[in-house]
Amino acid sequence: MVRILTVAEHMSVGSSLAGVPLFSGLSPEELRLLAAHFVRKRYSQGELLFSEGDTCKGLHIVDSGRLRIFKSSPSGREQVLAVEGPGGSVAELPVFDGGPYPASVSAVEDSQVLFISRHDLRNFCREHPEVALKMLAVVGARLRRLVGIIEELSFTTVRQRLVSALVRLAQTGRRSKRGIEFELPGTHQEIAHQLGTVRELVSRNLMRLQAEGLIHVEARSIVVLDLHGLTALLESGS
Amino acid sequence: MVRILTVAEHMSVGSSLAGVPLFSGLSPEELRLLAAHFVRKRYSQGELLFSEGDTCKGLHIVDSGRLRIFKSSPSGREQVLAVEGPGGSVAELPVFDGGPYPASVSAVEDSQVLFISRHDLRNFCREHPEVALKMLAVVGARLRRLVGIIEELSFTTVRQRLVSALVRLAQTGRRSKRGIEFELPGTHQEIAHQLGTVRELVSRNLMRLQAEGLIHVEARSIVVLDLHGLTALLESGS
DNA sequence: CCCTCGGCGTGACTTAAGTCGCAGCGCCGC
DNA sequence: GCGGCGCTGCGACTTAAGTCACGCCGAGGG
Repeated sequence: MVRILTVAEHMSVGSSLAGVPLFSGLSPEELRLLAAHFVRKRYSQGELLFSEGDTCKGLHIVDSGRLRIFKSSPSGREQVLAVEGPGGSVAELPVFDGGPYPASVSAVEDSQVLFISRHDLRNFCREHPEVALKMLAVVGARLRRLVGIIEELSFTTVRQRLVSALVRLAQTGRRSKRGIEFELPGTHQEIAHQLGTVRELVSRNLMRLQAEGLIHVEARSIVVLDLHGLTALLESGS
Repeated sequence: MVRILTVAEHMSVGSSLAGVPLFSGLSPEELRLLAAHFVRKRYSQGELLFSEGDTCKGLHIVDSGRLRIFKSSPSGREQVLAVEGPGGSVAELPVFDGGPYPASVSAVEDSQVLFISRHDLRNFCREHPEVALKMLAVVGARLRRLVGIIEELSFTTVRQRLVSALVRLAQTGRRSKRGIEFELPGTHQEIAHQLGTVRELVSRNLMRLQAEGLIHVEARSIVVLDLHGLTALLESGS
């Protein structure tokens, strides 16, 4: 899986990195220097990059595809902490504090990932202190999202979490004459993992929302018929 | 509440700061310099330091007493994210990223807190980059704890969370002929908030553990009769 | 002293959440 | 075409969680 990069690939790595929040603001020369330390890795759908508790080897940056960061319970349940698309990074924290990974990461779809070893990244940070600050910002954003997850888990029902996910998806959907259309970004099982629940509840709640005339479900494509009605469910305790 | 510090107080602030993870490793002179920027504040039990969503004014460090960081829901439920004792700091993150506080903070008991403004702290960090790195470590530790809370909330029952809290408390308890004794660190209500549940369930579960012969409850003092039995409940799904 | 009030124990009830089992369906490979 | 397999829908059921209402008690204040 680990390969030597060709010159052409180094250039493409550099341009990929340009879009990463962690390294935005670096000059083209700096990016080129940095890119030399990266290795491109490929993972196929469902493949595990590493498991919770493993010792941290380095930082991963998503080039294409999507990675999910998740915890899993002994009984097979999973809770997704974040899904990172292109430009997202994974494991910023353990790279820095040297501890083990706090969660596992796997590929949602076939993905290409840029990898840099802990050692190389730390050296680079020493010479470019701004990167360390960016790190703090990225970790901070993650912390805020985790607080959001905790809030949802302890204050809201599965139904509300599902609605809130639908509303979020609707924002990137396309409007048609019937309403706002979009595709579910995975199986019911995967959505259940993201909401911290089980498949059946996702299915049931989707059907229920359809019965209430708020959405229309057809396989994996959703049409939001009454966005206003949906958001109303979030405010009121129902 | 904000007061000018006397010279004697500055010295005591300096010695208080010496024990704070964020500033460990600074020389006595540096500490003295830093202490000059601090203001001592006092809060009485239950008092609110700030609310979720407020814009961040600066960093708080616990000198004496205990602070709780929590989220609260519109319906009055609360979820405690962390309780910080002496040496602990609060709001490291928003100081740095400039965003609003992600949660509220109040005093569990009468507390004394050392406060430094965002501005002064950032300046100090610029001159002492090690402090920024410490910051990353502290934020990192918080992130790991949040992941732990998420794990507990989505995988475990209230009963298990309570047991796990009891086991944790037992580690700092004293042993007697009957077992390990300690006091509950607050009312049932407060414990419920920390576990993300309601008063009644704490009460009931304590009684149930007593009925099962694992603990003995007498007002707020707990005697763990069978620590082994308790930890067994954590492993097996019951 | 009595009265209030906060904290606690408890029973009865409602409901969200999760489990189990099964059947239909579409897709892919053989 | 046919047999599997993954994804889905759904009914019946169990159980954890939360709500409501009450009564009790001990501490503290008028």
